[in-house]
Formats: sequence, structure tokens, C-alpha cells
Amino acid sequence: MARTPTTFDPFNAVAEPKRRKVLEVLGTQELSVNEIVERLGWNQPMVSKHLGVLKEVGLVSERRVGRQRLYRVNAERLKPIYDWVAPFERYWSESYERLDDVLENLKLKEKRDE
Amino acid sequence: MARTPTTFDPFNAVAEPKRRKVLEVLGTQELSVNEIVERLGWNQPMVSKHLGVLKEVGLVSERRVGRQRLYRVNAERLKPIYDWVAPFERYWSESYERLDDVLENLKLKEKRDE
DNA sequence: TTGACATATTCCTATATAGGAATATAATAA
DNA sequence: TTATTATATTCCTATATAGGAATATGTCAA
Repeated sequence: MARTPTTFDPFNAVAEPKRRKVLEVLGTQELSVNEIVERLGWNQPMVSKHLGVLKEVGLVSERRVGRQRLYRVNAERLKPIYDWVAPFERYWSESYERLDDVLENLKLKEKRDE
Repeated sequence: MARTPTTFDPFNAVAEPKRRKVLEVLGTQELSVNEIVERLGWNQPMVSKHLGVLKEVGLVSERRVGRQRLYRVNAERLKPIYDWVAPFERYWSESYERLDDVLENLKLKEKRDE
């Protein structure tokens, strides 16, 4: 069996660094393909292809205006990623480090009391 | 050029659904390979192979005890994913919906006042 | 030693890219 | 119409899997 297809879910679509870049440059704006091409400095077919994957997996939407196609991010499709990774956040967060500090201080206190 | 290798970064490693499952079943505990095998109901080589990818990309650590190998999650390696996706959270969050409600109410009010 | 247990590795194959190059399609303007 | 602009698609190829099956490696116990 081969690898999970890029269009299988947002996790796989977003694994490709360039597709993350496309989503970043889009942000909250609506941009035409050429605007994305200019901002990223890639060739046009490459941008169109990555947009195609993002669109197929639902991460962007397309709106046709004249000969242009305006793309925008469908942020809610990123929710599954956020929901999966968020529970782990606790283990590197500052509050957790603070907990470590607390434990560390307890140890030092015990040593002092020996 | 082919796809970004699974061991290139956490994004690619975690794109595979089964590897996410492995991290989920590990959670905060330290488990031996066989314990993971039992809990997931997969065959042993498959678990070992996925653990190999996760280890190479730094998402798990391994500790040898007798003939066992105990694995645990390196949560901080998931931080890049969290950091990338978190800024988008704003666009589907409840507070944003509340903002939508506010705007909606304003519209209704305007209509009433017409 | 030898056997049993725990885990890793090797070999195999179908499959899906990502990017480059060239070209097709669609919409507007002249 | 025809030219031009905007975007998508097709063709090509090197490459890296994921999973199944079989086997190798390592470690302990008797």
C-alpha cells in the first residue's frame, strides 16, 4: 500500500510545506491566482496545482470573477488538526514549566532540610 | 520530485492516521511495544515500523529495559503544528460565532428601526 | 547452551505524488 | 474574429512510502 493521498484529509494536504505557505499568504484575504504567484514567486502552474489539492480537500474555496479566480481559506477545515494537537499543548506550555519549577523548588527545599 | 518524506518533519509524520493513533494511545504514559500492539490490535512489525518513523522524527523517545523498549511521546515536537494551526482557530471559535451573533443582532435591530 | 520472549529489519510491490515543460481552456478586449 | 490575459491541465519521471510475510537480532531464564 502507498502513502495516504494528499487529498485524503487536511493533515495530508497540509503536510506539504508549500501548501502551508499558500494558506499563510492567503490568510483572511481573498486573492487571485496571479496575486498568489507574485507574492510567493513561484511559477503559475505550481500555484494552480497546489490550489487544486487544497480545493479538493476543502481547505480553500474558489469564486470566479471575470477571468480571475479568487481563492480564500476555509479555516474551519483546519479544526480537526487543531483539535488533535491542542490536547498535547499542555505538555510544553509555560504553565507546565511553572509546574516543573514548583517541583524543582520542592526538591531544593527538601535538600536544604536534609 | 516525490512527496515530502514522512520523516522530514512532524507534519508529515503525523499525516499518517495510524501514527496519530500511536501517539494517542501513548498519551502521557510510557508503554512497551507489546502493550501498544495489544491496545491497538495491529501486528507487531507494523507497530515497530510506525514507532521507527516517529522516533526518527523525534516525536517519541525510547528507553530500553531488559528485552523491552518503552516508548513515550515527545510532546514538544508537536509544537510547530500547534503554532502553525493555532492562529486560524480564531475563525471558527465560539467567540467568533458570538461576534457573528452580535453582527446579526445589529442587522436585526437596524431592520426593526427602518 | 538452549529455548522462549520482545522487538526490529528486510524484501516485496502497488501507488501517489511534486515539479518541470508544454499546452489547453476560458474570458475579455480590440 | 483575433489577440491577449488568466488560469488549469496534461505528460513525464524519480522517489518514497505502507503493509504483508518472513526472518533477524537481542535478552533473559533454566
